[in-house]
Formats: sequence, C-alpha cells, structure tokens
Amino acid sequence: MEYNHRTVEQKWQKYWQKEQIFKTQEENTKPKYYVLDMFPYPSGAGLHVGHPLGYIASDIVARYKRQKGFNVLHPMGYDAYGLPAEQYAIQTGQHPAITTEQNIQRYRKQLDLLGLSYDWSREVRTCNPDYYKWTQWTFVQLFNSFYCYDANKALPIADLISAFEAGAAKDLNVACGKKMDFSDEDWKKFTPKEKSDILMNYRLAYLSDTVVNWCPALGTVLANDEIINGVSVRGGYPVERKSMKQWSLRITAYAERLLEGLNRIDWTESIKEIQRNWIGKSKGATLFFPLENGSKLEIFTTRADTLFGVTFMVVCPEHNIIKDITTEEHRLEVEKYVQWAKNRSERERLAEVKTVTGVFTGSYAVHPLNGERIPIWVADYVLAGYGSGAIMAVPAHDSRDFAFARRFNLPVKQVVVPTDEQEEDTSLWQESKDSREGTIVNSDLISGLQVKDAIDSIIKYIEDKKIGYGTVNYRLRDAIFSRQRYWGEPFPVYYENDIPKIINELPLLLPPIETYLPTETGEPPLARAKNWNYKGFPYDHNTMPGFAGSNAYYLRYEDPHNENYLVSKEANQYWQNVDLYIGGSEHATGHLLYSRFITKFLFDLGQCCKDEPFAKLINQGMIQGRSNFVYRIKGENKFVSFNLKSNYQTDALHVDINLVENDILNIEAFKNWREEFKYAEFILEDGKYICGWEVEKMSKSLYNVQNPDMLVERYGADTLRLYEMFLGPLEQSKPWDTQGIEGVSRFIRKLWRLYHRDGEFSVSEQLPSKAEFTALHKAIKKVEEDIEKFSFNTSVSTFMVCVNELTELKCNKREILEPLSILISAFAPHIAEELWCLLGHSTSITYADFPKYDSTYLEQTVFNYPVSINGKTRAFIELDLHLSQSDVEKIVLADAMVQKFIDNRMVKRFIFVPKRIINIVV
RNA sequence: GCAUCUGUGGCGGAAUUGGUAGACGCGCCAGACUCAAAAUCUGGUGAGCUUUAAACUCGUGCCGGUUCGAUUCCGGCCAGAUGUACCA
Repeated sequence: MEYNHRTVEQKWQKYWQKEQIFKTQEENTKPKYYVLDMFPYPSGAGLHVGHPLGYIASDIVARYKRQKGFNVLHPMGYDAYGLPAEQYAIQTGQHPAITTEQNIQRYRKQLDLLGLSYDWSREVRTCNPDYYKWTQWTFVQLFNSFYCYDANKALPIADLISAFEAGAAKDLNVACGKKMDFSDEDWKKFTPKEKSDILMNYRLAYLSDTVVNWCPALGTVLANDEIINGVSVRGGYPVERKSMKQWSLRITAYAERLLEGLNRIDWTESIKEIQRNWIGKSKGATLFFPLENGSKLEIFTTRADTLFGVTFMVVCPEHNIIKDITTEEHRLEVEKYVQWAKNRSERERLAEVKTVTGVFTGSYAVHPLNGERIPIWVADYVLAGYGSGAIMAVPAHDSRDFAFARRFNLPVKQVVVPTDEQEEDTSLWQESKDSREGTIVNSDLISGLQVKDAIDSIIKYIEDKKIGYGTVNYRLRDAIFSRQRYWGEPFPVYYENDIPKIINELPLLLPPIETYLPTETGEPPLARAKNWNYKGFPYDHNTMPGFAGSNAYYLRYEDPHNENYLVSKEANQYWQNVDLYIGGSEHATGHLLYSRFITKFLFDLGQCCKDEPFAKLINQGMIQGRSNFVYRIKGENKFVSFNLKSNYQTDALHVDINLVENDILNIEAFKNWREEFKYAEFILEDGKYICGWEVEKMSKSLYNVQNPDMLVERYGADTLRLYEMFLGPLEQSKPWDTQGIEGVSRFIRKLWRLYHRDGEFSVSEQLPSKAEFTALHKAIKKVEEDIEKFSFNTSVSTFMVCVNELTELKCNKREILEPLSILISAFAPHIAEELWCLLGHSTSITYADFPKYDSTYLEQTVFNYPVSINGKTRAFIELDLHLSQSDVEKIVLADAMVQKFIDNRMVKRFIFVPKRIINIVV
C-alpha cells in the first residue's frame, strides 16, 4: 500500500487535538523552553507559502526540544487590531470584529493543516476585552510613572509629587519634556490644572502638543517608524507635519538601557545595528553663544574640536529666537522664508535635499572664545527636533555647512588637517573635509592636538569657563501613542475640567458606532459613540496604535486566563522570557523596539523577571514569488514559446502560475482563464508552450501567489514542511519554486517503503548490522547539530542520505527504524506518528526521547591523513584510525606510519606542523 | 552617502569551521520496466584536454597577503540584497 497522506494526516491532527497532546502546563521538574512566532495580523487574503516558513521552523524546534526533555511553551495568537479591517468596515459598514473573526477562522484552518504543535488553549487576540484590559492597564502604569536617572528605573509618580512638596523640583535628575524650576511654596499654590500640566512633563505616558506626522488620507497620526521617505508605509500617502494634542510614550527615558541591552541578546548584528542607528546616540557638547542683544543661543555639536572653524550659525525655521534677533531690514525676507519652509511638505523637503536654501537674519553672535562676530542665518537643513534646533556651522569640516557656505559665499576656515595631508587654500576645495582623524590647526589653545584629544580638552575648557558642557544626544524620539481610528484599544481616560483622569475599572470597552469615519468636525470616529462617557465626563476619543497590543503579548501567553494580573509571579518565574523568537525583520524599529521598552518598564515595576523580552531572535527570509510569462506577438492574439520569442516582437504578460507546470503552459486552462485568450493561437516548440520566468515579490497582482492549501492537498503537510525547510537557509530570502517539491515527495514515499515489504508493514526484530547502525548514528549526530544551529535545510538532506543508505541495505530492523521515526518526527510529524503507531506504540511520538548517537558506530576504518611533502605537494596517508580517538592519538599513529616511510628510506625526515599535518622532507 | 549581509555548477544550495570543493534535491542525458505514456527504478552530469577510458590542467566575484595547504582568515576592489539618511 502506497502512503496516503490525506487519511494519515487528518487522522493524527484529530488525535492531537482530541488528546490535547500539545497542551502545556508549568512543570517544575523539567527545564522550560519558550519558542514563539511573531503573531500574525489576520488579513483577508489568507496565508501564502511565505507565511508558514517561520511557523514550521519554530515548530521543529518546539518538537525537538520536547523530545530533549524540555517543557516547551509554544503558543499562537492574533494581532487583531489594524487598519485593513477598519477600512473594510468604512466601505461596507460591517463591524471590524466580524471581518476579523472570519479572517481568524480562515487563518486557523490553514495553520491546522500544517500540523503545527501550538497550545491553542493559550491563544490571545489583541482585540478581546480580556486581553486589551492588560494593554490598557500597562498604559495606566506608564501614566502613573516617571523615570528617575539616579535610580535608573521607573518610579511611581507619587514619589515625584512628594519631591515637589519637599521643594526638590530643580534638583531632580529625571526624564522630562523640559527642565522645570519651582519651590514647594509654588507647588502648593498651583491649581489642579497647573499641577496636572506639570506632571505631564514627567509621566511616561503623557499628553502634549506635539508636532506630529499627520496623514490626511488615512485621517490619522503616524509614528516615525510608520513613515518612509515622507509617505505612509501603509498605502504610500503623503504625510504632513501638524501640531496636535497627543498621547506619547517617553521611550527616550530608556534610550541608554535599550542600547546597552543589545549587548546581552542573541540577535543578528544587522537588526541590532538598525536599532542602534535608530536610537542614534551621539556624544558631544552643548554650547552657548552670546548674542549681541545680550541673550544666548544654545547649540549642540559632536565636533567641539572645530569650534574655531565656525564662520556662521544656523537656526531652524521653527526656532523661537528668530523673531527676537531678526533686524528690521531683513524681517520681510525672513518671515517669507519661515512661512515657505513651514508649508513645505515632508516629501518635498526630502525630494529637494540637494537644494540649499536659507536667509540671513541680520544679527550676529559672538564667538565665546575669540570674540569674533558670527552671522546668524535661518535654514531648513537644520531640524527642529534634534539637539536645540540651532548649530554652529563649520563649513570646512561639515559637508552640509560647506554646501551652504558656497551657496551664500560665506567664508570657509580650515581647522583640521586630516592625517597624511597638508593645510590647503580652502577656496580651491570641492568638498569639506569631514574626517575625524587629523591634527587641529588655527585653533589657539588646542592647535596641534589630534581630533579626539581636542574634543576632550575643549569640552573640559568650556565647562571650566561655564559656556557649555559635554552632553549626550539621542536621535530617538518619544513614541506618539494616539491614533484617530476606531479599531484599536480605547484609552482608559476621561477629562474632568480638561484634566485627564484615569479609569481604574478595566477594561474600558470599545463602544459600538454606526459609521467608522471621522466626524464632520474632524473628531476621531469614537466621538460618534452614543452615551459614551464617564459619569458625564467625556472619554478620550483616540485609540492606541497597532503596536500597543503586541508589546507584552509574550507575557500574556505565560498566564493567559489570569483575571488579576497580566502574568502571575509564579508563571513568569517559570517561563521567564522567550528563548527563541522567530519572525520577519521588518519590525526592527517598531515592535521589536517598543516591546523591549515596555518589557524594561514592566521589569522596573516588578511585573516580570527579565528586562529583555526575546533572548534569541531569528529573522526568517522572505519567500519571493516566481512569476511566469507568456509572450504575445505585438498586435496579434498569438503567443510564442519562450525559446522562439527572439524571432518576433513580443510583449511579456504575467500568467497565473497555477496554469503552468514546470514552465510548461497548460494551453486549455490558459484559454479558459480569460475571455480575451479564448481564441488565442500558439507557436510551440517540441509541441509545448514554454513560459519564461522571473523572481518577483509574491503578490496577487503578479499572479505568482502560491497557496499552501493546494500543496498540502496534493503532496501533504509533511512534504510541504520538509520542502519549505529544504529550500535554503532559514534567514535567507529565496524564490519559491514548486518544481523541487517532487524530490521531497519521493523521499516521503521512500521513507514509507522502508517500513513496508510488498505493501505490508514489516519490521524485523533482528540485530542490525554495523553499516545500518552507522547510517542511523551519522544522521542522529548531524540532525542534532543542525537543529541546534537552526540549519534545517541540511537536516532534510541528511534524512535523504540516511533513507537512501538504509534502502540500499534493505534495512527494516526495528532497532534502526524506531529511532529513525523519532528523528524525523519534528520535521514530518504526521508520517512519523503513523509509523510510530505501526511500530506498536500507544502513546504519541511527541514525547518520545530524542535518540542519542553512539560514536562507536561513526568509525571510519580508513582515515585520510593529509601530508605535505617538501612543503609543497599534498598527499594522503591512509591510516587505520577511529573518529573517537583524540588528535594526540591520531598524531601518534601517524607518527608511527611516517616512521615506516623513513625506515624504508622513502623520506629523510619529517616535521609536525600544527595539530593534524605532517610535513615530510624527501 | 552610511550601515549590515551575501557572491560556489544550468538552478536551490552542502562542505566536519583552515584539510580530497560541489553533499542532498531540482533540471538535463542515457538505460530498465511498458504496445505506449505516466509512475517507479538504475547510471551519468563543474569546465578543459583526449576518439573513449585512465591520467592531467583549471576552477568557490576580482587582485593581493598569511599558511605546507584558503570557499573558509586578513587587506583592497567589483557586484547584488536589505535597512537608513540634511541627526550637526
């Protein structure tokens, strides 16, 4: 009987579900292992073959670790809040919860087909009230906390109030929006509203007027990581800058810890580097340049060493000093420029990076060290959001300042001579010399120093003179946390006399509304909710952004039904953090950063015992589509086969890959595909129509989406699982190619036949031969090593080699086939379970012990020992060696062997070079 | 521009981490079974030279270095992928 994947796979999926084989409980006798997939957003399109890649990999690890004696937590859930469901709701009026539910059902069905060993009893959905209760709760904790740099952790806001009551406001070393200074007396006199506003300056979740990224097309605000090149990631709509009252999270308070934590986690260098750049730490100095009107201009620089090269200063168009310093004769021009810069969209700004614009204010600053007059300009190449929005321009050593100086004929003064160069006439320069290695010149007290020493020494000098101080600056901005949408978590906040107050009875449910659009007055959709208020006070009408629900979801899986805590201490003590996290790299600056931030915050609160959420991260590569093309002769309804197309003028048309097999077009199916092709003619080669192909993104519009359901139906889940792993290294992007799946399918049938004779199940109780043992133990050793290294592709090859060898040996011995079944069960669980059952076991293979390899069977009778003769030619001496012998033993044996050569006068002498090599001089 | 990663047959990719490069699979070629096809099985398959075989030579993006020995380590280029960018 040939292997029938349909009946076998169904049978075992039902069995696993009925017997709750994958249900996990805390078990203190076993070590824990937590392996997690990034939970998916259930979109309407369902899964394509790219999605399961990571799920299969994590499932292999989960199954392997169970057999290695670990208690494995392997849960799954849905990131169910999101824009597509809401937009669908706007179009159809259907509640997003309904669409979401349907999509989840479909996802679940597709996931079940793959035989993944999730513990579904722990499923979470971010849109369920008993889940988002904890998303809201986390927000409340952030609201009620501030960050103290002395304690280097978040503390209750009550501590801060006590400090204010004690008059310590100005001495606090805490994270805040702006430095404040008031006495205990002042604090007592403040109105409740004033107190509330002051505390907002310190809370980790705070309300403020912020310049935000407003996307008119989406009718909402977006976070920095939701925008690329001035347009929204979702939809590609233009984004404007606009000032609005918004909730933000003070992630900047954690900048240093987020940076430091990267050194303690096992993630790829590239993701860590992306996060480091995003946080963007730079050490430099804050300097105060006195102005001629008596006030001071604050600037930030990382190149304090070039202080003597300053020839002008630039402030950003938003800078509030502009109105005070602009002279009458320049006022009109400056105002015009500021207005122009303000109206320019983010996209225009980015598009015109190369064009230099700016105007002179008419005012001058005084150089704090040499007293020179320095003109102050306004230009939009200086950004409001970074540093103080003002710079000292050193055109000789900064390319942007250089471009500006050339454009407006400002002087360029060299103060650094790069290593291996001479001082030059700057008027001849084509570009600035930005190098940070070189010698300082023309700089009074620091001339002659190297750049690095000059920075240290000048900072020390300005600190002594009290004209500035060394500072650290981060590029990271606070995360804007409000969205003007419906389908998200409501803020547990109401407003009493314009003072935001927290609701402690959670969850605050998302109210039903009739239409999902913003109101006519531009209020968010939640403003439409009827009778939705807290004792007559209005609720906040914003909802939380997409990433809110995913920050701490991994903790909720540890204790998903706890009504009193996000996660109980006991459950968290046991499961701790995620040992292995698998998902795409597109979340590098979003989810993966926010989740680390919130984890650190919850750690400060004592809610979890680890301050990093994901100990090891693997980013699975994208599976690209392999598109097929047909070639239509221009102006005719005639198609020419791929290798003949050069004889004609043709257009390449995408053709649905489901109409093509091994690049051969199914002509009948093609004719029926679309009305216009019904009477098409074909020019064939060898009686076939051959299609062209190309690797592209997998997308519906390119007709190259490979649906896993069809492949499961045809080849079975085990084959698909093995094939997805066999495709190549997990972390690499690769094109989907259905052709190769045949090879894996053959392997599955071969494996089945190994346990059968003449169609009947048949195993022998005889003792296996040495060769049979060797084939098995080689595979055990290799597969174990491969899984530990996450190179699943080579494991599949190993299985194939092993089964080929055993087939050749006609091996059907129980002692070989039993461990082989276990070995293969992580990759192909259904067939393994069936064979396990046929072998007479009544319990699931899931909890069988992973076989141990025995090195005595890995013996090699002939060991090729490399030898260099006269330091040139390489030869090999065949030695009778054993792999389990140490290098020292091998060398001793080799030594004896070579001695024979000497005795036979074949060589004069020999020398041992490093551990394995023998150098012979003839 | 900057950062990270990757360059091996017709294709996807292996290589005990410095030791016989090309495992395994696809594709292709030949053969067996068959009236025939499908399925299945067996053998071959980096390039060059040679009538064939053996043997030999060349071969891991390019140039150089370290080494008895380099796909692997180091330096410099070239190409591609991804991320990011007026961040002072």
